[in-house]
Amino acid sequence: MDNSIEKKCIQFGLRMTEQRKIIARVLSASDDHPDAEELYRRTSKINKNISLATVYRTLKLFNDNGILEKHEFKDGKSRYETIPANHHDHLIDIKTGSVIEFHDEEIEKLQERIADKLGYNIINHRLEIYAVKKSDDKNS
Amino acid sequence: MDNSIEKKCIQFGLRMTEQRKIIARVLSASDDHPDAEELYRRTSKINKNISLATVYRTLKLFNDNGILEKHEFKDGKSRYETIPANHHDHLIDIKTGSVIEFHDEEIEKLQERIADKLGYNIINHRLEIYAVKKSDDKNS
DNA sequence: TTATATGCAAAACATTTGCACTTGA
DNA sequence: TCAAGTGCAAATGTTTTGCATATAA
Repeated sequence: MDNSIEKKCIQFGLRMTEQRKIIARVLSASDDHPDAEELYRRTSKINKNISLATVYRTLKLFNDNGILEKHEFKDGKSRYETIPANHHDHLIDIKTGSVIEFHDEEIEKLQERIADKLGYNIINHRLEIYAVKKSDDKNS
Repeated sequence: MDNSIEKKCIQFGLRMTEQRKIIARVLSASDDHPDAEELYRRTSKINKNISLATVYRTLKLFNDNGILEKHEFKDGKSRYETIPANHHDHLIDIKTGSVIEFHDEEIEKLQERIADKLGYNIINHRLEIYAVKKSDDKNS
């Protein structure tokens, strides 16, 4: 529950305003994938002096500096999480919206090989599996 | 350059209006990944009596009936293509925006295995590789 | 001090929708 | 005929931005 985001901000020489500190803190404390509105709700509980515009501006700033990861799952709004220690992809439960993280080294390597064969270097990638629980499957 | 989309529409009992025929024709004739605005531009050249709203409504209809594939790459707008004979994923050249299709059976199987291990059945998935040409890489 | 960040409200952008009119089967 | 589709313009939902004010360094 530390605030490694704030450390990174300082590293990058970003001005540490009250708002940015709080947004960094809330993000560090989140182990889910909140959207901007949800982050706004969480930060507002700590300090009323944060506008939704600032949340958006800060998320963009953090994203541009590689301080967080932005995801766009198929629900129309962007979701955010701290840069994970180890890269992972996502499986989204389309009934509940909950997100499971997974990592598969073999898939990573295969992607590298594919890009390489096509003459490309990977900048980033996105692998999302949309699925339903096996037990939910029958009564759908 | 046939119009297999129109055939599918008839199969599904969808009313074949002038507008839908043209949109189906344009989609069938496209071998890229146009967005709604671009499709509107292309259909307008054939018939002025097509509104952007109808393009959106028709794309949604076709998508809901599994007549086309909708993609949401990281450029903020949805892109469409006919259902391909064989499933493929996409590599997006982030300098030019051009899209290369690829397929890897091993990656497909690995995803199945992962979902299975987590207790899920895959409904669909999305794998996008964002990359730059090796030759472009130095002067960036 | 002063460049940078903020709050607010308005704008932007892709997409959807209400309504009166038109059309396919 | 008439349920279903259309054009238009207005509404939507998320994200961005202009501007006057506030603040970090």
